[in-house]
Amino acid sequence: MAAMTLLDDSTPKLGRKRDLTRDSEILDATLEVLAETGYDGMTIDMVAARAKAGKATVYRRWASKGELVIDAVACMKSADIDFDKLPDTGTLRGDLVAMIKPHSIEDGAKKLQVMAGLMSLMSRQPELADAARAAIIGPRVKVNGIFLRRAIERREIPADVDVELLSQVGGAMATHRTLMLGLPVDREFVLSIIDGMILPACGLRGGATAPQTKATTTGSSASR
Amino acid sequence: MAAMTLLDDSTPKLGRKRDLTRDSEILDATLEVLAETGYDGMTIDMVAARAKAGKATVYRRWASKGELVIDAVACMKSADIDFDKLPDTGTLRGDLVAMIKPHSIEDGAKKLQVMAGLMSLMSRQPELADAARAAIIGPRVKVNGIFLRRAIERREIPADVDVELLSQVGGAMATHRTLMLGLPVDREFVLSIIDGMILPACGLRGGATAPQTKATTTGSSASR
DNA sequence: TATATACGGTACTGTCGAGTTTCGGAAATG
DNA sequence: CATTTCCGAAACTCGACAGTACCGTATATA
Repeated sequence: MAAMTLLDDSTPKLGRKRDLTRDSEILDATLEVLAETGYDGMTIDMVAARAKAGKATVYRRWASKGELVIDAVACMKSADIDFDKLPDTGTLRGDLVAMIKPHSIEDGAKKLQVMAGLMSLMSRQPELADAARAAIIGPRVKVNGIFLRRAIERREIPADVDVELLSQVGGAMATHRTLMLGLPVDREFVLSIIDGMILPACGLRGGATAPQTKATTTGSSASR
Repeated sequence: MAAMTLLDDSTPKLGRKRDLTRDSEILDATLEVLAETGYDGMTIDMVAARAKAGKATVYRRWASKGELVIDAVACMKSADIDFDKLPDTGTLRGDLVAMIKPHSIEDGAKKLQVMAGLMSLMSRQPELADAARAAIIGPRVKVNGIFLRRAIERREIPADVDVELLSQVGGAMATHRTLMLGLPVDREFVLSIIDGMILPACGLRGGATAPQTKATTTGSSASR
């Protein structure tokens, strides 16, 4: 569960106090190094250097490399989606398109890099896998589920669509493109997912309800 | 590029000959250990022990751990799809369903585990990423593309469907389910992809052409 | 049979990184 | 001012692993 910054009640007085601002700086540095080198490539010295901190300062706050990483991953979820201000445009396509923001795309790319660096470890550390899921893919799936259920309620799409599946396909395709194909996820790609997969699968095709974008730009499959 | 089992023309005679059958045994052992422990967790001693070989025997054939792994990944593609005997049932759904075989599912699961173990390295080693793509995801995408184009030719589905995208969605969802959600990919799941995503996205819904399976069994998304 | 190479196994070397300790100095308390 | 705890930095211990060398044995050529 990672105790993090609980104050010890033993001798809570006397002496210099911990600079709590260093905690988040170290966690951010951890995520950066993690995205760049992966879990095994990451050393505590790298993290400390990136955060301009001493190694002892890191170990004073986290007992081991593993706990530091779990905390860092768990603290990723913050700067993402505001569930109180979700778009509500009246159409499924409108809602989905409204979620495409440069910041989201950029943020998602970095999170996927972190994910890639943890992938092999996640198979053997369920709590790490849980933290990564909760921080990275969970919120996205939740939002898409909300949009789809809304569209069903207003009878824009049939009630028998597989909401569970369709909520995940966007994230799955983006992950696939980034990690497997090594290609960037840009606005055009996300639009092609919406217009070439999600809306058609809901029975919405081209024309008025879902103005089709012309190019698919899935990225040529390179005959290789 | 990995020279593999080229015979050195320097002194090709004299002395005991190499047992060429050990090559594939070592490569198989490499893949097993790779799937179980990931690249960094894997040691040459583990591979040698698994293959009942000496460490020197491994290093006599591959110059380094990295080259061994690249060769092992490149040799994965063999036991998969026979492009000369693809099903041709007359319907898109028939073709897709005919590709679901217990062996394929099991084989795919292992390949994805190998992929997971290499993920962080693939970001920094393009040739490894290429080998993995060619061996694991390439063939699947190719097959789906063939089925979709066939269905277009026989006018079962509209010509403007995004073949590129739809060819990838099956693999992307399976990867997502295995690596991100940690859930098994079984026959039911693959059917739900076909009937809940691919066919609807092609404009084929329920009834005669695509008998809908009742349960979606996407695996509850755990409210977490 | 003599020579040369492959084999499995084991011992060795060298490097690298996790985690610990130490040090001079800075901030907080009394 | 004395004490305590923090800080960054650097030195240190220790175990693990890549890669090499060597052993006794097996198998090939001449």
